[in-house]
Amino acid sequence: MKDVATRAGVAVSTVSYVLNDSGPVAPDRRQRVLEAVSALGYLPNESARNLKRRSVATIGLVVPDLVNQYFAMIAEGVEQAASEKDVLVVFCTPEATGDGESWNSRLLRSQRLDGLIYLAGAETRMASLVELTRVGPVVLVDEKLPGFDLPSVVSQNRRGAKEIASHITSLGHKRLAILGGPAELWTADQRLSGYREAIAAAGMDPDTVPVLEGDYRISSGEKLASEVLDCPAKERPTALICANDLMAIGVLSYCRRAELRVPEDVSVVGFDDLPFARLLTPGLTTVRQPAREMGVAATKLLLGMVGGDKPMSPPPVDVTPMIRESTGPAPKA
Amino acid sequence: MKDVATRAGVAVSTVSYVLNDSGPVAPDRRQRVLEAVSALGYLPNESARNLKRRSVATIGLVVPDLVNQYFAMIAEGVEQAASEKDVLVVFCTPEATGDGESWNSRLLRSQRLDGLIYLAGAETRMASLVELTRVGPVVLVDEKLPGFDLPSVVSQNRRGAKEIASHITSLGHKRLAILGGPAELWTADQRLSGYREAIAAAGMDPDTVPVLEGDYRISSGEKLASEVLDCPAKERPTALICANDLMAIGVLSYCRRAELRVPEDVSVVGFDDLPFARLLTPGLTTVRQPAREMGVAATKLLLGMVGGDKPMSPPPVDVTPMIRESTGPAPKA
DNA sequence: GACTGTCATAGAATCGTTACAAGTTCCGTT
DNA sequence: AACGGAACTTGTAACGATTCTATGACAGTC
Repeated sequence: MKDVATRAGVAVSTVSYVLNDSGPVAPDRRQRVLEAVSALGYLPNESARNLKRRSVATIGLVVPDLVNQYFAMIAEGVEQAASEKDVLVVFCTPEATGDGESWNSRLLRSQRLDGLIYLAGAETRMASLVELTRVGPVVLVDEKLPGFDLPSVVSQNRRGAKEIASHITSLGHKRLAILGGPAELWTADQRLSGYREAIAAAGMDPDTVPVLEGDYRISSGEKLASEVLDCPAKERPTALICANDLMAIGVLSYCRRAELRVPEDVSVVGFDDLPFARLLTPGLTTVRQPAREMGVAATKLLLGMVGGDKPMSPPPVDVTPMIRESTGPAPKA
Repeated sequence: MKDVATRAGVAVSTVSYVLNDSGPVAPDRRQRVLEAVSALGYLPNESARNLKRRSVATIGLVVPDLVNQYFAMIAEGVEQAASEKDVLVVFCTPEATGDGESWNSRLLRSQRLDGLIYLAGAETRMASLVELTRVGPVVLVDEKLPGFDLPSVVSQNRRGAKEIASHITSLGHKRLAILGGPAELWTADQRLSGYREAIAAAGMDPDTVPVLEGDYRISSGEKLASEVLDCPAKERPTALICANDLMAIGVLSYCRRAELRVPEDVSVVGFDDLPFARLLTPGLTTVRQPAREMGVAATKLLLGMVGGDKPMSPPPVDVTPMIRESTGPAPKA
């Protein structure tokens, strides 16, 4: 920077003013500075800049795992929104790499990160999140902490769940089973309520429908499917309502092995609409969440908070049922 | 830090020595410093530290898109290896967000990133990579630039391709078609050579086998499948060799719509072994690449280079054919 | 023509660390 | 007893920007 100043015959402060547009500079000098900058190929040292500004133009994205396409899509949305503001996105997958919980708080407190976007997974300790929000700006995606008003971006889980369950009941299914998500997660709770609402609306008693708790992963879908489907055809549920697509995929995988036809023997629905959902055989009936947009919204919210705005969670975003081939009329039996 | 020094009754430099283990400090003073640190909950300001050290303990991961699970797995490996060394990983998806090519070079030159891990995709301009490597440490994953000895981590593409193609020929298939990757990518070239080697080894003339150029995406698999499969059964290829799993998934999706049975009418193989490959119906026969390990290896290589080591690309990693249900004996016809 | 106010500019302090150089203490040699 | 040299400590100068303050120039006003 000194070199630039020398070459342009001005003071370093003038260079800074030009570069940041933070002070009055005469047109001819501004011109000279800009020339010197490009002649020397000068780029400001961001470390020094960060030190003065007390911010690093970098946010963290905490994500249970990236191989889950739902999280990957949110991540892409986050990156997109951040890059528009020249903000970098650091990702950490604490469950995969075993970073402790203090890790994030440390990053925040030691000024390596300006803020955090948090995607909750099965192993998230929600309680520690409250701590985090006291350390720095944190936005929650697709999750909420009942009782605490943390800034968050969520979708209409309950409505989506209700609609997809209505689709099932409207097909005449009477023997149902619900493969729910981790009980401590808000999304799991919301979806469950939605399912039960729809079941009640169809004139059935929700309490007679078994609810099994899964962990949102494929393996748990496979396992729970075996628990609930391994019985005589007469008692077997004709429809399985899964709280997310991964578990539904696990169910499909089990059905293939167990030689149960989908949807002739059993209908299956998921939630999320992963890009692969439509490519499965049969195509998975599910609820689309606009993951990318949620990532964008969360990032805008977070960057606003970093800039000093009051946290203002946007209203839940819309979801859309996607009817495909994994659901069909209840077997006559 | 000044506060810590005051509280411990020592100079700030002593505190620094304790924290970095970079100078001799008497045991009792070290103790006092550590006490003060924890009493005050002090954490060093990383921005200041970065300024002095001229490094940011952060690397960039350039990835065409995260929804591709293969890239996501590599990303997880990168994060894992980086976090072990307290290095952060920033991801940018230039194709998705439209960051220019100069973007990465800027990040490197302005000290926001110490180095870069580059995953090549269909739209990567390989030439600009050579520029990049002159700006700072860059490691290429699953790609090479013929003629330039860039540090890179690759797998045995050719051997894997040869083995999977041998599997096809050994099943008696005579009419084949190859759905290759982008011609300018090294992996695509390698795999193609492998396929042709196997075909020749089976006593057929590789030049009689049609090769269609795809872009490694699902949509191109669907499109090319329609081009090559939409013909009378007698002329139709009985096996499609796809240069990656996504294209193979596209092919399966086309076959479902066209009511072609896999593998009875046509056998399909892919490459990569995405986590979803085994969950498809039928399970996809493919070649497993140890994506996660490749990410780890690339990161270790890069961090070594950042630390001043000579770039030493590791030998190509092993791949394993995964035989599943998407391949079967050639139809008698 | 002196006074005031605005606009440009330069100079210097500052951000929180690290690391060098210089100083202190203390102990073992000769 | 004087000396050399470890073993510690400390003060302070960077690191490369931003920003506050002071100064100078110039125009407008009475």
